[in-house]
Amino acid sequence: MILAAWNVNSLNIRLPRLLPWLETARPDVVCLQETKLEDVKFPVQAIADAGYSAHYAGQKTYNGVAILARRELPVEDVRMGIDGFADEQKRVIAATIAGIRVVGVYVPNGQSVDSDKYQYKLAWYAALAGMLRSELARNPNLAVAGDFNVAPEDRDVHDPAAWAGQVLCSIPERSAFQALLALGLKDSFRLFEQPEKSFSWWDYRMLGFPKNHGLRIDHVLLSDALAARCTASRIDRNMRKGEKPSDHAPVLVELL
DNA sequence: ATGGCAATGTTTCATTGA
Repeated sequence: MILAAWNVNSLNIRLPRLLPWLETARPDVVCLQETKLEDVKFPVQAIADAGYSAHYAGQKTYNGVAILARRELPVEDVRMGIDGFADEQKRVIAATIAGIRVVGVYVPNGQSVDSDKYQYKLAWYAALAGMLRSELARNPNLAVAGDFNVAPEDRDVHDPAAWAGQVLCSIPERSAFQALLALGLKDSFRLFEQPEKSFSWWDYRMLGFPKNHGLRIDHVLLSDALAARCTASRIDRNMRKGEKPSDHAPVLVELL
């Protein structure tokens, strides 16, 4: 089974990239972030025609998450948001698919370390940790996939000196990310040997992609039970090429 | 030293993203 996560930066604009990718990558489950669509505008039919069911929680302009699953897979216990954490922003969707609890997340960006949005990001991370603790207690087969807006280590940053202390790389954010791992989750990417300078996001500006000036901020975290079943974890950086790419590449894991 | 792109709605600029 292949599980993927992709920040599409507008599902509307990215549908012509998503549909062919579903055909070639053939993921079984896909968590999408930044759909930027109200639910009434979700392209249910196009995705059904591609062979996938869709569950989604969206809003106009910002945020928005979805879980796609191959049509033959049962999708159960779909839930949106974080229990007990009031939030207008659509950033979390969870579903149980073929016995795996999948949580799709779009973590707040934080804007800059002196911003109110940064404080919201840290509070949000704490709430997510609370949710994942109880999810893990309920189902040991847990995968958390999406845009975490944190580069966990310096090797996940093209220029660690320039980014030191900046949003996405600051110590409190990295600690918040580590707190998720401390619940009993693994960063699937680091279960395997990987190419140097592997990133999942590149700025549209300043020739970010051609110069490989990127960050690895999109992740698939796996519980120990799932990590034991994981045979590969990779970033599909080819999707950052071509016509109208998202600024994020999809991340994928293969599970036995 | 700085900005440089893309998407959206508030649309011919402002805001956000990362």
